[in-house]
Amino acid sequence: MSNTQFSTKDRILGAAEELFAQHGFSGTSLRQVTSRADVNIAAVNYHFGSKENLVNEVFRRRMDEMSAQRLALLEAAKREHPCALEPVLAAFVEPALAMAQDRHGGGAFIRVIARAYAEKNDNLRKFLSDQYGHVLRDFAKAIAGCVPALGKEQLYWRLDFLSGALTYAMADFGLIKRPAGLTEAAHRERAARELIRFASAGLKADTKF
Amino acid sequence: MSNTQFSTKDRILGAAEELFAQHGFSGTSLRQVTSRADVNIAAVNYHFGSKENLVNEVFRRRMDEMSAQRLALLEAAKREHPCALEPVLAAFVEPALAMAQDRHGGGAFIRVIARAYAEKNDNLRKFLSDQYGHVLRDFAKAIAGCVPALGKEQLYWRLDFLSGALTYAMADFGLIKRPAGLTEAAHRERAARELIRFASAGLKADTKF
DNA sequence: ACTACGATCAAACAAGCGTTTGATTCATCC
DNA sequence: GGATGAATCAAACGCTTGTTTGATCGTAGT
Repeated sequence: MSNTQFSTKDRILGAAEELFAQHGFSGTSLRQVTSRADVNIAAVNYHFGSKENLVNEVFRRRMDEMSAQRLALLEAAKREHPCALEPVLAAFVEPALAMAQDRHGGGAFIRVIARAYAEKNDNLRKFLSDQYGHVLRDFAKAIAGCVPALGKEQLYWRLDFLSGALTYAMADFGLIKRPAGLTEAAHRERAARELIRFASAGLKADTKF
Repeated sequence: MSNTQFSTKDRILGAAEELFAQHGFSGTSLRQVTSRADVNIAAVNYHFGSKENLVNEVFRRRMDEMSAQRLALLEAAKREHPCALEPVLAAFVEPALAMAQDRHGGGAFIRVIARAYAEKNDNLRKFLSDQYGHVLRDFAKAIAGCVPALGKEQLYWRLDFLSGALTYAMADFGLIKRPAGLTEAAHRERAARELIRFASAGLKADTKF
């Protein structure tokens, strides 16, 4: 029996993603995962080899798509609005937003990303840096083109601040609780608009002290 | 024998703080903690009752001092530079910075804070909100006074972005790696200056869309 | 019909977990 | 100097962890 619409592998990835978002990587046991996925405990090691590799695959499934979207939007922004900062920021922020709104558990993934930063899991960080570091570098270049006064070091600092604000806000960590009258989609969209405005001003701030 | 300069309790708190920063709460075992603290495994439950309560106490030890510093600097800023935004932001950022520089492991604590947000541990979040929520509210009021055009909702969004950027940057999560020629203190100070500048511009950004 | 093979299963593995126990040490007070 | 009680200790508690095993199922190929 079992769900024929999604493969065992996919159900494990989905269950893992949700649980990792809720309880973190080390806070989630494989038995919780396999129980939610309605799958035998041995299936994880059969399909993924180890828990650690399962974590990587949870990332790969979403990040590949998100990175591709980001880079596509970045190219479009550079082509259609050369030297405009906000479209570049939108290209960075909106795929994360879209992912968060996506049914099929994308919302959980945003929180998983936030966890990844906190975990300081060297193995995972190396994996992410190896696989997706070029995306960040492309954005850094594009932003540097829009704000020429920004030195390299200052640019990196401000990109860090943007990343922190994005993860933090998208993961619902802060003060902001979604008003009852607002759909989650509208709430996320509001967040993206506010963040782009905030970050745009921050990136353009004076560079001299 | 054992270290007479610090009590068993203090050594447990210090070891726990460092390990929580490195491996997270559920990723750190009490045996790791007691082994690093050079203390018997039973000491944790004797002095703190449970692992969960140990987590709370790790926070209380630092947060009480940091909150007091923040509020004192905030009062001074309001008194000496009324309606100036950057001193208010400095009052928020610099105690975190000072804590991070402090020998006696304060640097680890900043990373522990970042973890706390990611963990979404409801018990811990309630503890933090109950104990230290008023500090954030005071800063919200002060910032609102400096940037009157900001609506309440926008203010909260931007405060969330600030908190995210602060935690993220202070915890060394991002791209920025400290240059070898710079002391850690100088590096942190640079971070604080950059962040204040970035956030100040972001908070003052246009409020209309 | 038989084989071959990937997928799934219950069961067990050793290791590690948070916590508890009961004895022991050691300074303090009468 | 004997009693008191907090602090520390080795050892064990029952339970969960990630992983492995070997049997079994179901489907494809010949």
